[in-house]
Amino acid sequence: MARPRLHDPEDLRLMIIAAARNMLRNEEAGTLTARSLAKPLSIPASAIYRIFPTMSDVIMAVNQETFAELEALFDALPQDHPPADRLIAISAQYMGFMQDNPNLWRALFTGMRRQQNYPEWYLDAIQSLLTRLANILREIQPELSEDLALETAGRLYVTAHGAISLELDGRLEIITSLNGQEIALGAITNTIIELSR
Amino acid sequence: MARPRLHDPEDLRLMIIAAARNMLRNEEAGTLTARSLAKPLSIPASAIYRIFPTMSDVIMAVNQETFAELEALFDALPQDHPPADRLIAISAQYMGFMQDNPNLWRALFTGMRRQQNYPEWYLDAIQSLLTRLANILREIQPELSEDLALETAGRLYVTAHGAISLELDGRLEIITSLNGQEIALGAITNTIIELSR
DNA sequence: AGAGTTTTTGAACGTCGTTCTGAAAAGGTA
DNA sequence: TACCTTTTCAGAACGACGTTCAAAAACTCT
Repeated sequence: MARPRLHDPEDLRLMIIAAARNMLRNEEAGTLTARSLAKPLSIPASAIYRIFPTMSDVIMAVNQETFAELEALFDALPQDHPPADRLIAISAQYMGFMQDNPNLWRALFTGMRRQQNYPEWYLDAIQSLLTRLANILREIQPELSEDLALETAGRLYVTAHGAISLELDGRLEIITSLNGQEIALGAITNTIIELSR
Repeated sequence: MARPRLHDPEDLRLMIIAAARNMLRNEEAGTLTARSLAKPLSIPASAIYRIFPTMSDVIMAVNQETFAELEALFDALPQDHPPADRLIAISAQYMGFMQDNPNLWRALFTGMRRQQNYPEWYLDAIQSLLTRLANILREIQPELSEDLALETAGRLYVTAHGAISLELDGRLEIITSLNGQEIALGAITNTIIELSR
């Protein structure tokens, strides 16, 4: 009836994502191209386009796994510590992951074409992280309203984002002698003190 | 002796920078290419390369003017207000400029190839901004050491950077209901309160 | 064997940054 | 005047990119 498939599309999809993820993990930035991605898989570049509409969608699929990996990292943290310690531990994990995987991090924020809407799982992943932070903040200060806790969590995230963003471009050291981890830790410490007042 | 020049190289250099700056001010991002830059100047794209080694150098020349424009904005602010007000005014100018000129801002941080060192004027421009902030912080709290003032200024900058970075990608609204200005203002307010304690 | 159907692939398209080749335009010399 | 040298210029060309397309390939059914 038809020419047989060399790869099940589902398998091919996973192969492509894994290869892309692997390149972003190890290689220099900018080496992830349709052709360079296809080559080690022994497929032509055009095969990618039977699975993904654009290369941007490949990167978004990688991002989805990155978010999942982050969630797993957070879930693996000990839950029986004081809330302040858990907050610091999450920050350390987040910052550490991004420092260890700069290209995966950059992909999270440059992988998508501007203008087009963020997919739901993308919004959910960020909401999940913020809710996690907010809940811990409310453990520290139970009188804190849910909204204010989320707002405070958002502020912390913004600072951490700025620190990583600058650090990965080698620009943080122009601005301060502190590294990203220290910036984030300082912001958290201040927030905790503020909340406990 | 030789074919006459159509443009003085110095003039051509200024024309190119002005045209590039103009495109980054008005056009969508990603439309600034060697050919699109050359066309309105009625020169071939290759003419750009007699002046600048790479397109990245064109953008860096634009960045130099952007920093100068920022300095001018800060200098134009009233100097006879209380330090806290001046700090807030500088923040508002900075954030406002970046919101009004997203592409110029992005160029500041993506215009240069990674790995290669930042030129001196780039480091100086950032140092100048930080020193300005640190001086105001020491007006608010004269007992603050110079180093700690610079560190605090750096923290403020990191937060502002994170807010703009997220906002220009339409990602800040995912994280918080606050806009960039509000985030920066909140960080400044907290710092002032902290210093005045 | 031939037709029909689906899958696959390498070539092709348009764009990018950048480089290169050779034309253009002057002055000096015969 | 004609030719040579030197400098400046413009457009073609190169390799790489994301993406699309046309046609080959490999199967089943008649």
